[in-house]
Amino acid sequence: MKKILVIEDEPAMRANLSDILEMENFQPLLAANGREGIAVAKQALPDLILCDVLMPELDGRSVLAALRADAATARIPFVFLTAKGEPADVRTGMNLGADDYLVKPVKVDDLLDAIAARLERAQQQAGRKVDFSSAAPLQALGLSSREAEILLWVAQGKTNFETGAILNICAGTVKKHLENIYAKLGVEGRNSASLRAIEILTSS
Amino acid sequence: MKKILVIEDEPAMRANLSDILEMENFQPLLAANGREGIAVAKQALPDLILCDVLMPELDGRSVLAALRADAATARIPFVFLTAKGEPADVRTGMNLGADDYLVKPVKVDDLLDAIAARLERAQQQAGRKVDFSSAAPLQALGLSSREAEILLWVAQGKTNFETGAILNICAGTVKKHLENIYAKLGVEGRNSASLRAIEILTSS
DNA sequence: AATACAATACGCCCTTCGGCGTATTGCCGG
DNA sequence: CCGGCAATACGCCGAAGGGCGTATTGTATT
Repeated sequence: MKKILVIEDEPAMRANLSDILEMENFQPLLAANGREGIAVAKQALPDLILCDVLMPELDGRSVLAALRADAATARIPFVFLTAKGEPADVRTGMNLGADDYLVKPVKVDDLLDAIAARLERAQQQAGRKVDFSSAAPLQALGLSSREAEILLWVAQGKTNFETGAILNICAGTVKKHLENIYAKLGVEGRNSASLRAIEILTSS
Repeated sequence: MKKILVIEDEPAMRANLSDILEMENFQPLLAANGREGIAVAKQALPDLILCDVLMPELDGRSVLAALRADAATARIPFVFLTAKGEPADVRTGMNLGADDYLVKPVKVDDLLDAIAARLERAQQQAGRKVDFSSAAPLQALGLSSREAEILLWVAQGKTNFETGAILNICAGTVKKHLENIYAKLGVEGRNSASLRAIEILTSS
């Protein structure tokens, strides 16, 4: 069951949202202000966060900034809630890195659709694989294009000999390049180098 | 340099956006309709897509759906552009999985801020790391708990000896377990086994 | 023209890995 | 009580990896 954190200072609004979420088979987590919200988010790692902009203690923007600063919570979809009439905060909110922005009074359908869309989008972002289709990204590590190619294959578990066969060079040359690669990456051995490569290639 | 694909049928608007992007040191890619846009997106894999909603050939919603359906383009930040006055498509667009929605006439600053925010958010989503904190997920591969522990360390580039030191067993025993692990995973060598482990540990 | 660097290749030597065999201990279920 | 299995340990041997040195070629930069 998806956990959804609601950070909202008005008790009535909070209870209302909680009810709606529960009815849709979400597990609502509640926080009455920003500081509390951050604490709950870091501890419970919800699947999505609904957060009011105007709050005592810590406003929504600060909450967003705090959560984005922590790697554990940075990827959680974050949706702002705001009362109509406030200046065009929609753009401000989105520019801070929010994922959606709902204006109160929120229609129930709009709320649920927005939640569904954001959860689905997060799902897309999640199921990621390593992309071994191009060596180019590895050059960001300071490698020459040839070195990047070699690391690309080594990271896939190829031996020096196999890599040499693929690139039409001899195994010793692959080894020589690897020496340079290890030096440039500041690592020891192909395993560590592969880990670095995979980190880069996992962005795809 | 970040590539930004502009899918927009009005030539003047397109040229205008292109100029703005170029001025900000982005590399603009241009498409005059939806079908063209999809083709360019799949071929060039831009870092972000700006797409008008109303277009001949294929409207923005169809473009978004098509790109989201393809794994190669599904994660690219997608921003809708729409002329003011059209029904509240903002919500419709966002609910389809768009990442932002700008209403024309767009202020240059709003455009650039939105682009910056979406690129940064994509960056956050990208830099995903492998979670080596628990061996439990590896048991899903059919490994015993001890084998999972061993693979956990080997996947981090530890040698048999180092792994043995960590687990207080001798290197030979680690090797023996690895033989069983390789057999169970149907792989040859620690590199391939590590790849399998990382795949599992990355989904977390 | 001189210099620098990437890419290629070869050799020596030691360490680590991987496959195979063997063996002991302890626990769980029939 | 006994068979099966996980976990532990040791040894042998060939293959692969890694450190270090050397050398040639081509291209690009000065």
